[in-house]
Amino acid sequence: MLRLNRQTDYGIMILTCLVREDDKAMPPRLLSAPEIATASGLALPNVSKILKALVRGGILQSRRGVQGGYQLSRLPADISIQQIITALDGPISMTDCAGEGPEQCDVSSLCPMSANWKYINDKIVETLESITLEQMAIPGGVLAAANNDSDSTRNPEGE
Amino acid sequence: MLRLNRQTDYGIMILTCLVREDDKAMPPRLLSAPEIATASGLALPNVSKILKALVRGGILQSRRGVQGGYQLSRLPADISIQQIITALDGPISMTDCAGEGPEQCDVSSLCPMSANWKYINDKIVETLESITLEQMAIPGGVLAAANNDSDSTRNPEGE
DNA sequence: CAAATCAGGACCAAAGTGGTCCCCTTTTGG
DNA sequence: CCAAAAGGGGACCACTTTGGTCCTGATTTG
Ligand code: FES
Ligand code: FES
Repeated sequence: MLRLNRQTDYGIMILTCLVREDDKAMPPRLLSAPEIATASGLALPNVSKILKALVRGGILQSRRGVQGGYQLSRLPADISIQQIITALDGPISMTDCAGEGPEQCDVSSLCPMSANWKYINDKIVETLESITLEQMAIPGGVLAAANNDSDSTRNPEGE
Repeated sequence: MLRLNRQTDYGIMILTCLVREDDKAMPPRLLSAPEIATASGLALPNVSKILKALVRGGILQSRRGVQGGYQLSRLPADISIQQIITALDGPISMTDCAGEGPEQCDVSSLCPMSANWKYINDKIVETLESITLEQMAIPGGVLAAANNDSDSTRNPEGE
């Protein structure tokens, strides 16, 4: 179904929660994992696992110890959905032959699709790179952005 | 990794083989599953399973009995990658909340992402809808088409 | 030093995927 | 009319992946 895994779905949901909390408390403070679990309505162990992965991916900053917690490492407008997906689900790679390195599939000499797969993969990465966490946190935020640029979206008559 | 399953990968490879075979034999004839398995280098049982799914998805036509086999049900230019993926991997749906029907996730009232997910999902479907099997069967076929439309490739300096 | 809090990873149950095989129906042709 | 050639549908199982929990250790505060 070309579905991204549930951790990633949860992760984006958690991050939109953080954006809203940040908006509330103007001096941005650290939120602990239990606080975030409560705010998002998810179980603590799972939230904790996701938060750690987001730190490793550079999306969040953390501080240990008493009064420690998590906060966004950049502005929501500077975090793309693609970066979040990469942090929680690994790099986007539709097929073996679409990956970055020379890890082509075994029949790459016979079949002419490798370059095409890479192109398709790039297009999808571009799409996900163009969506920011800030937009994602607003209902219809992406659609609002698309209205300024609606010419490039649909081509009803085809190329 | 946002990877589509291997059956789908194989399926597209098989279809590109069929396109090339069709080009060779101008009176387009039916190819049997064993012939296709040989041409693609895959195991017969697996190829057979994939071919059946492609028939169900309307991509291929089949005829039973002696001298039976498979052929494309439309021109390669009229078959999109999206249709093939849907036939072999089900409808594209990045998250629960991105699906078509009212099958929203349980927290859809709390979280504002549903409309945004649907938008992102649509963008990806559009991308995959715009790639044809004909392009896919040519090395660099998609890139050649993109050259006529190169304004859409943004971020030249990126990556 | 004790409490709070994150870091890393082990662990297991559940679900999904990949691949093979079997039995049935349809079609051709002797 | 029957045998052989082909596809149709699905069962089946081994393997992998995912989802979720928990434990132990490191760091910070006071
Ligand atoms: S299937 Fe990998 S290069 Fe063609
Ligand atoms: S996570 Fe499903 S609507 Fe928000």
